[in-house]
Amino acid sequence: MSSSPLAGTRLFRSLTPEKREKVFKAAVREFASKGYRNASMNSVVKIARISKGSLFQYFRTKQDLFDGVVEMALIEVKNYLRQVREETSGMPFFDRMARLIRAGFGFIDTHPLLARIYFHLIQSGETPFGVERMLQLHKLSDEFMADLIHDAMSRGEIREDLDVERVAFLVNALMETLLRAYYTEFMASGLGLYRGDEADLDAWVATFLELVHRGMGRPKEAIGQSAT
Amino acid sequence: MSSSPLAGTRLFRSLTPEKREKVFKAAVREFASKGYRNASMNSVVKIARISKGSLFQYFRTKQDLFDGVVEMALIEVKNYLRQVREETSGMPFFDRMARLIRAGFGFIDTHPLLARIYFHLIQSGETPFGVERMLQLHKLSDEFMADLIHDAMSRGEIREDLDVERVAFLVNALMETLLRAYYTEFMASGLGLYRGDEADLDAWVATFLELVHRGMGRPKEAIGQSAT
DNA sequence: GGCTAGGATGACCGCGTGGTCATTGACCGG
DNA sequence: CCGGTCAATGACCACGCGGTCATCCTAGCC
Repeated sequence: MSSSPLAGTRLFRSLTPEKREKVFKAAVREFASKGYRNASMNSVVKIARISKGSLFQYFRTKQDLFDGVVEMALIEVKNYLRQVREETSGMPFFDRMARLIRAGFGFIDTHPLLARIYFHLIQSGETPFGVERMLQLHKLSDEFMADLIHDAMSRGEIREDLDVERVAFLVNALMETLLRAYYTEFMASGLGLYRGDEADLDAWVATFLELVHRGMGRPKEAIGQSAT
Repeated sequence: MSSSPLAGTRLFRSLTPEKREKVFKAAVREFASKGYRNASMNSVVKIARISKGSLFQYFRTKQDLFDGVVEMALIEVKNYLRQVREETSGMPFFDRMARLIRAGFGFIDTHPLLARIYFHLIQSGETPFGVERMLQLHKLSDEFMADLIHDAMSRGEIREDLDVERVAFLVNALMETLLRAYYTEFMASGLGLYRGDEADLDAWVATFLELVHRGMGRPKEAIGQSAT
């Protein structure tokens, strides 16, 4: 989570790491809590305890600052995805999925602000980014999921008659909503997902896997269970 | 889509229906395209071609106006849900689901602005509503889905070992993302969901049903298909 | 000590916001 | 024809925004 060495003006990059960090953290906090448009440079200035003039010498515009913050958040997200992929590379598909969600919860716990920025980014359409950039962002996670599915399919772990791209999109949507509900009070707080304890999270992961693995339909040859 | 008779001040409610409609439509357009915070009363005034003073005599504050618009959008959404429920009441569960999505696409086609407001509302957290109200909104659709699932379960159409509330939440998340991607350019436009033609939409509905019905796992006793 | 280079500073600018209110003028009953 | 009622109006207000810039301050050098 160190401040990116690429962001900001030459002056900003020449600051001591401590000061860079201080300014960057202030920006992250502000954008995470208010989104792009409602975040205020005045507010960043207050949080970082620097003067307004300095901030605008470090980043030419509000959008420059936001770009820097987003760049950093994306690096962190990509790292986390890569790490999960590597750590689970030999595992069965549905175990990988479980680990992926768990890692998502973990990411939110350790980088709550970055998580907020990332999810806000891909969901709100309220950012200063154009359509092209947004599509690219969505592709990042969709293609990650599609890769996992392709892997599993080539290993014969899942059905082969699935449309991989579409299923990847859907499964990804499911995961993203799950993660979002994990840190959002008003989505599923009655169901123990928002700040749920370990048992709750286990139940959610289990239900997710069950749904994605076997679906809701009754097995063709029902074995032990029956209706009314 | 007529302007709600409950919203606004006494003066607003005493206007001719035409004028009420004109003002209300302007507000809907503004809120749909910019969300709550970035919508501007000045803009509404210009669109509706009335004076600013008048608008504030019709609605005391920006939030009052937004409340009125949201109230109307919710009435419309509830109507659509009720209608789908009634029209499909005797049908098999997965057929109902298909119809539900189709109706969702239809709703977006016929009420694109209201759809935007509704989805923005339940997803952004950027509204002036408190947590309680937001939870209530989510419950609206989650419980609707849970009811459908309970129905199906009591008829023996689906597995009985599912956690209904959690599955309802997940399936609902899936549907909402699907609908959102249907009118959002930057989500899945490479996959033919955004403004897709009938064939594309059919494919999406089919994939959705397939995933939710049977899951991704290989059938225990594989019949005709095999890996590599 | 005097000089200079360049980072730090906050008063300031123009603008758009949500919201107000004195004035206007159309309408109506006597 | 008058007086009263009340909706319509837009100039106006305070505020917070992103962004600028003349000024200040200090570290380094001779």
